[in-house]
Amino acid sequence: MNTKYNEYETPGITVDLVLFTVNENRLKVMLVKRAEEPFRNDWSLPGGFIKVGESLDAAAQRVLIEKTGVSDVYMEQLYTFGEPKRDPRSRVITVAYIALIPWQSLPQPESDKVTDLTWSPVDHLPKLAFDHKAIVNYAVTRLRAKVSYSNIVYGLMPKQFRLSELQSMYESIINDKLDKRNFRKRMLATGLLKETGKKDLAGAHRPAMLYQFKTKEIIFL
Amino acid sequence: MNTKYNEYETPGITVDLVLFTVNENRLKVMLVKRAEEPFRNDWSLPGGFIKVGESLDAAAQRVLIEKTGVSDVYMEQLYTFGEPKRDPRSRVITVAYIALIPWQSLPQPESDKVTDLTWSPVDHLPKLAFDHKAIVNYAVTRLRAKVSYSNIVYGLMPKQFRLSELQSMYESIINDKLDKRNFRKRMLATGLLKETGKKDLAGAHRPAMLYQFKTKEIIFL
DNA sequence: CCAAAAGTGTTATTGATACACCCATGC
DNA sequence: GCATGGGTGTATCAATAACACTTTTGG
Repeated sequence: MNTKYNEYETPGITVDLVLFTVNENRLKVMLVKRAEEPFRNDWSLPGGFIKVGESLDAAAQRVLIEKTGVSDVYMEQLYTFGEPKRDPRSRVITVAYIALIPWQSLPQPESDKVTDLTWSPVDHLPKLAFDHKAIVNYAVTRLRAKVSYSNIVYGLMPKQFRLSELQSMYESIINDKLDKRNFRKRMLATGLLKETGKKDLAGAHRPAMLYQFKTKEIIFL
Repeated sequence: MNTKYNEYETPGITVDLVLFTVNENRLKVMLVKRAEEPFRNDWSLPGGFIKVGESLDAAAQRVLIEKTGVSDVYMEQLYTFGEPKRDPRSRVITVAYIALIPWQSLPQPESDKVTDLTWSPVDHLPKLAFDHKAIVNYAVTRLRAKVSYSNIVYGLMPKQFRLSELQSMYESIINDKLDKRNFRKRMLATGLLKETGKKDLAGAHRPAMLYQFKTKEIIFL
């Protein structure tokens, strides 16, 4: 208790990203295959050590761009994980972030030979390195909660969309069915949507009105 | 971009505590006077560096005990603050925690000559060291939000209490008045309270039934 | 004209709010 | 007997949930 030597340590600090998208009506997270020990060849969350003079948010932003080529997505700090043994080599504390990206915004969805990157449905995760499974589960819980009391789905939708697509987005995230009429009523009542005037002629049937969000802001309802 | 030297750094990691109590119908946070530079003689949040092999939660717990002598209070991680310049000396990242303690549980409320520790109303903070004012404000926002959708006040109440005391607790935190009949109806409807059968004879008037919480668990309503 | 998704209202239930008087006790 | 906080019920309003048919288009 009196010795000061080695009493404190300066752990490594990383940021890890739980990057969500929705595709094929399933909520998915991005995973990368580890090229090095420990957990070589296991899947893990994209992440990295923070750099000199770099804020945590900036580090998360950098990792995002490195792995996806995309910036300007919704991102928020999730939680900081710091169990002493979470990295078997040395003490590493990680600040986890949630990020949301519309599937349409991703460059080349799952292109030909890229096997060190995948999108896994959150309810069927493979074995993950470190404590990353716990991190993903915590993130999923937070996202599902937040969907129900905010307009956070904004981060997952393309610029313009049909109301049925918006409903499908909610359903994919919470993994449950919603009533169409009540859903539309509720969404339009928020006042956060506006009609674009355009109609989506892509479907083979009656064209749907396209909507967009009035604001990027995340609002608590 | 190719040089690896000094590209990464290993910042210091601290935990800081936003320790809340309610006293004289005001929500207050604990502050300690800094004995050393930087910000010598300014008020700051209680905190400290994490030790070798110590988890973040354990470090927060330790700081709590060091400063108050009390353990076993409600505590949760708040947010991690890591702006590069938040400590003028060197890079220090801090993991902030919220903790709640009933005023009655504190040893010697504001005893004679202790001038390096104080409880400040959250709406009248003195100048604080580092970014601690921002941390407190963030914590207050979170606490006020959480009070309205959970039974988190549990952490601030004594074992037994009158419903009027519980109401007063809510009012002190959110800084607003509540309707007595609706408040009682709502609280009893949660099913989280039970009568103790005892009556509080302390007041000079009609004695009140004493209640207690059925569970320590924090529940989302 | 058929298949498929778009679009649209009403009713019932539940939860939230507003509001005022009598009760039990100590002094 | 009076001052003080303890204790109680009802009516209104708002939000939510349940529920089924018609419309528009492409093929």
